[in-house]
Amino acid sequence: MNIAEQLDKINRQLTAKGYKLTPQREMTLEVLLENEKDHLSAEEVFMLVRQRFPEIGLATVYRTLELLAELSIVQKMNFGDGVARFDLRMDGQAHMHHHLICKVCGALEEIKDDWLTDLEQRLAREYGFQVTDHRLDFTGVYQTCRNNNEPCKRTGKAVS
Amino acid sequence: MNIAEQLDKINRQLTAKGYKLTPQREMTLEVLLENEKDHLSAEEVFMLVRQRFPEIGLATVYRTLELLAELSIVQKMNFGDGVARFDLRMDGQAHMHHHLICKVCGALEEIKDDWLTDLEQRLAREYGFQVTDHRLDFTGVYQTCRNNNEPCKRTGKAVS
DNA sequence: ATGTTTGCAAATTATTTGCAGCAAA
DNA sequence: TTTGCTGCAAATAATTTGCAAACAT
Repeated sequence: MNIAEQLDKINRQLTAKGYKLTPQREMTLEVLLENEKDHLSAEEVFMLVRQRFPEIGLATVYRTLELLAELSIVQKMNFGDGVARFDLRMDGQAHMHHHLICKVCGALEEIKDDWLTDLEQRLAREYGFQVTDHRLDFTGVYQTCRNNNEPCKRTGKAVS
Repeated sequence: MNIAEQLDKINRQLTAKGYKLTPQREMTLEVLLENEKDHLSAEEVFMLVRQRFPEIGLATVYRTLELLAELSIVQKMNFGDGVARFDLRMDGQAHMHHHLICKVCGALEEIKDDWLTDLEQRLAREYGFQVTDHRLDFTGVYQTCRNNNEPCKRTGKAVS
């Protein structure tokens, strides 16, 4: 599914709920679609959208992201660095992908497999809890990073 | 292990790194120990500590929590409500407990089992990634809550 | 003496809100 | 012509920082 098609689909989702796909919203979605791999903060989205739509206001980006999160079109996340990050969530996936966060190089890799179906069934059985979503992040170190044992380029933090 | 013993242990951890267990830090730790089940925000910790040590400043609580997180004595977490929450992490557990977050009643249940050892071995093998920590939260609904289908008492949010 | 820790107040950062104008149904 | 959507500026909320005083080693 290419970007135009995806936009079209989202447009239908919006209209179905009585919202409009304004130029601002469209540009925001384009940025999200083009950077599907990253986990952009509102500020980052803002700066990227601005490049193609300079009149846009930061508040609009926030409002758009909030709306999209409300409709489960994007996923709002928190990695503990004090900024909310946003991720497209295509084909109404019930589940998030997982993350590997390397303490050395700061890399944030995504794992698309869903490893938790068994656990979720167990939760339903043993805890009477019906899972609708989950979040699974691993912190650690890549072997390759452990070798060249230097502090992280981004944060400057030492390997712990 | 009772509270006095735990404090003692933490005291040794602090001294080992050249930090002191000041009265403020001790009171903060007591509050954390007594509320091990909750996930308190800095503000909540502050208000509880204040009851027994009224002179304490909010900044001190923040600094203490940050220090304790640095030393892996507490775990700093984010559940997406815009506040950082803190949890004691006894016996240097390598791993966090997991969470069940009910969308109806807002309950936040802890699951102490570690269900991810298999996955972590797989990550080491297949991705060359050595896990040091992880985070696993499930969002969903308790069966019992689904029945009385009312919005959440805390947040007022409707069941989705 | 030296360096740590504290309380307070001020600063910073991320996010939200009030409001007047504009645009679309 | 009502309602939604926007940009701007101001407000809020959480957290951090500067600083001088108190404390501990």
